[in-house]
Amino acid sequence: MVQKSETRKEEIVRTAEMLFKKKGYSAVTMRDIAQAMGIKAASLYNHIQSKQQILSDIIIQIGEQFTEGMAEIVATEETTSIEKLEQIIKLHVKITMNNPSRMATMNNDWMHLEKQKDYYLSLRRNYEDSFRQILKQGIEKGELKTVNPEIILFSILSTLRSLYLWIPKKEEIIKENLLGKLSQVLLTGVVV
Amino acid sequence: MVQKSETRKEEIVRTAEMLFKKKGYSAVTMRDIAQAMGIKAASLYNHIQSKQQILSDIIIQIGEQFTEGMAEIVATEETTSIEKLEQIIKLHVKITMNNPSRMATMNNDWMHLEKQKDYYLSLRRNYEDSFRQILKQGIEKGELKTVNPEIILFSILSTLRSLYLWIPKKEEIIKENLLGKLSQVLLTGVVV
DNA sequence: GTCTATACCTGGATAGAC
DNA sequence: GTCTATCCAGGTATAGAC
Repeated sequence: MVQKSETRKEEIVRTAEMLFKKKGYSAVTMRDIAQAMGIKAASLYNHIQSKQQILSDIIIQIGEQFTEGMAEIVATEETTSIEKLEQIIKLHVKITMNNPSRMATMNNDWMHLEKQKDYYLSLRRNYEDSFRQILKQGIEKGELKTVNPEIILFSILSTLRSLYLWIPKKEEIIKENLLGKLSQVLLTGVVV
Repeated sequence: MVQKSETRKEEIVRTAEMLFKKKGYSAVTMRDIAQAMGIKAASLYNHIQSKQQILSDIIIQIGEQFTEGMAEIVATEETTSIEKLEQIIKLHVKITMNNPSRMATMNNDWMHLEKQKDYYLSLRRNYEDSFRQILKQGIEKGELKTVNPEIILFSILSTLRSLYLWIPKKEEIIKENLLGKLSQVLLTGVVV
């Protein structure tokens, strides 16, 4: 399979997302992006339509990856709710390792979406609803503790959504089975 | 005890932090803050020196609350590491319930601090180091599982730092013992 | 595909009247 | 304490030459 080389547009988006991660969408200027690429701001507009389009491309692409991943997890038959939770953790670790800057941008700058904000929010709502369903089934089947599912959802999802802050800094841990350890801590706790 | 009425400066900071929570520091203008108070932007400058000073006031005040709280927890004698972790969770819940918007601003906009950024980062580093020490002692004493403390730190702190997103929306849960349930989920997990 | 030049707007902040 | 008026820096984006 031939590795298609990066287009100029992809390079712009990749540069932008690194800057967005560091300072946030609103604090990054088109001049910043251009300077980081060694060109002038006006030149960017030969490849992209607007700053807003860069943001939208980043967020929607990641959002749809989560939607697809969750659909597969939900569709898997004959798995316990615990196995499904492990699959969710795996999905977050995988996507975050491949796109830490995009994850940061999605988490922190979705509110600056204009035309695509409602679409993004619908993706997120559906994702969380699927997550809730898995938790409720786990509690019903006696696989999970009888705790308010909102608290479990909040707790696990907060940790998974923050992975982007942490994965780039902890290379050693990642090599030695991050996935297994994180699943252990999130699912079975830390107390002996 | 007489309740001191809110000064104009406090009103500005309170208004600003609500807007910062919603859109982030960089996307909020002095005109936005003024409009929310029913005055003109120029009038703000009779009470504050700059937009940056508002940000700095918000973040440093919360940062120092955490520093003081952690110092008390560390100084408490004859408590297990698990009790110390419960105290940390309690500290976060308490501060977040009292200042959800300030928590959002501290978490999301600290990188826009100018002169005070290094000071804030030192507060945060010391806080995390104290947290690590508690985890290490817990593992040594056999109270906590032998898991890499960085993973535990990351997991618990991610959840606690996201509380501001969630506490204002879940009033019912808070009334029925949020603290106990959150401690249970974070410390002993969700699997039966 | 990138440049210079520029239009147009909005940002933070100040001066001075009331 | 708030206003109007204003300064000036810097923002997104376009036009047109190379």
